Amino acid sequence: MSKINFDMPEDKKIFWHTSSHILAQAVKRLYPGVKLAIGPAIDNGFYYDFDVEKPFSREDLDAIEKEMANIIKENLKLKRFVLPKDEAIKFMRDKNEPYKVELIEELPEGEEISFYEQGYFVDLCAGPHLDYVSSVKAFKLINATGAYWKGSEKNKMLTRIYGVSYPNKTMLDEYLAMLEEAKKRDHNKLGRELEYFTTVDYIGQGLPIMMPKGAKVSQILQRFVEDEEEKRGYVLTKTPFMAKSDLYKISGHWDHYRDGMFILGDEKADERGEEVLALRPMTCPFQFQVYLAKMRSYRELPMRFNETAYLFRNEASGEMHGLIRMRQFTLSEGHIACRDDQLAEEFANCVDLAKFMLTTLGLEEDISYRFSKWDENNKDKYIGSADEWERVQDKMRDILNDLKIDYYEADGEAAFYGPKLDLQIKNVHGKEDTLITIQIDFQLASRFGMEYVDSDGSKKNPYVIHRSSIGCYERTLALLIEKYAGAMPTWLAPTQVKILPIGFNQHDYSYDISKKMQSLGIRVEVDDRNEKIGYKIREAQTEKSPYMLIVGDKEIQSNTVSVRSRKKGEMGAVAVDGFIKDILEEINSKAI
RNA sequence: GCUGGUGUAGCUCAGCUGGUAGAGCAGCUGAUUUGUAAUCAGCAGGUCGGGGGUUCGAAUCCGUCCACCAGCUCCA
Repeated sequence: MSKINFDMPEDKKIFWHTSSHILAQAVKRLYPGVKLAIGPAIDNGFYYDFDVEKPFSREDLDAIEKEMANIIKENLKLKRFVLPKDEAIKFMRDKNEPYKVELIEELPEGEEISFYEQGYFVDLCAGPHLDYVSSVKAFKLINATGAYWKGSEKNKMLTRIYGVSYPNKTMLDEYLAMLEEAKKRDHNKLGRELEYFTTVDYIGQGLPIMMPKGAKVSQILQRFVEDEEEKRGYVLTKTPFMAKSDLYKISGHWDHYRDGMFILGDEKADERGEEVLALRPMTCPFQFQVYLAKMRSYRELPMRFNETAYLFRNEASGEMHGLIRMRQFTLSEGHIACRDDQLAEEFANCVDLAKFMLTTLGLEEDISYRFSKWDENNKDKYIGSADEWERVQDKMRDILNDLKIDYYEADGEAAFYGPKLDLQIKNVHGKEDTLITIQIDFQLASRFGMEYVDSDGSKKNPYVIHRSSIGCYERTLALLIEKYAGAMPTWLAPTQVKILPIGFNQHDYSYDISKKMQSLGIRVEVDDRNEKIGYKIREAQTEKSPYMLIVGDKEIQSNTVSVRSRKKGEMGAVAVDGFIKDILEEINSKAI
């Protein structure tokens, strides 16, 4: 592998994987007692996990970088050799590498185990690799963090070093500059700077305060979602934020989700048979009560319920993150009860609604589709039998295939009551989260006794689709801030037009225009401070207003405004009425 | 929850081995009325994340709690 084409993902992987070997070799040279775990290439670089007494500091990383540079200068050749399994185990045992021994022991019997050698350093590895370490011309160790052995919190925490490398320094510098740019778009920084939200240490983790701009965008989205859902045959519900433990026992949450719930008062009271209330982590069991309020006929189905739901989940302390993970959040939540023969169409409708939302927001190209299945090796986490799970998963796969959705399958990602289609999105740092989810539930209807009388007079349980149309408003807002670097599309912008009078002779006229616009539903602000016009423009640009209107005497005389558009640049003198007409059109069309 | 890092004015940051807290921007007041990326002057603003401890004396040293960041685990 001597020629590397960095545009090819496979080649890039080989390059980074070799880099991880260089990293491991450097660490072993400087810290011989360190035990090696694993060191793969990832989407944007590589890492290596080490078992080390004291985690690496930034200074340690700097020293390791120096040693890596030495190794590269030595221009070592990577040589592959193989051993039978028992010899491979002995080989690594002699080298005192227990993690490698464990990895080899898990490989199938009779297989030859491959190793790669560079100088005096040997690592268990399937390869392939670069021929020479000297191909790695530029690299950087990003940081050192903790990571559990084999990704299980039951195992020991190792120290992971992340790094990137490139065939030349220019590419590395470009990548590092891109990381810096990404940081500037980070909603958790930009969202605070632009006053979308804030947090307060004595309010607590995962409980952000939505400031006027964040609350406004949230409200626009909510109105948009609720209106669209109404057009698509949903009916609205409004259900309590809390319920007795009795409800959660029926739904299964008490057994399967209790750690994630806020239980009010003394949890032990439940064991004594006394009443205990808990905040809702989901709306399902509440919304089901609407269905259960009377006997249902097959003719009533499908029933589509939606609700803008405030939910409370007691996330572990290290898991909160800006507007992405919170302890209280707002979900566009809904449940559809339908018959077996309606399932495919209703599911398709949910996908269509989600796609419509994403397209309107301009996020559809950033989405990947994950078919989240149960984990058959971990049955305790789920309710229902293996047969039922397989049957419903097959059904869902058929639906996804019919819809020609380009999805990938993931084991162990299902809800405890059924499989999901998760619409995944990556944030500005490349970290993936679920934005929207559509789930088929074949368990809770029978648990709650939801039935309908079919045409033949028999009673049946409906399927329930749990779905979101735009996801969690806060999370969606976070991704919008990152997508647009704070410069929201006009229809979503908290301030759509900023009016900048050049002096106070123009204040009256500016306020005349702003009142007119305001009365038509345009979000407008007048900057009437006694500052130079250039200064006001700079401020308005910092705030990322879509439109700026500069008002001077010329404009008053000609009944125009000088318009500067974020998208179109300088637009010159424009008639006020014409501008209002155009911006209303832009808002109504939800142009991105 | 776990590993590591961070916490000084609204923001960005100085503050060396413990000895009376500082700058720029933002804010306020006054002057300026301005034509496309920073007008001038003045004023005010801080329990140095919280509460402990060590010390004659703590932003600085030590533990503890809280919050924020990166990652792991978990998840919408």
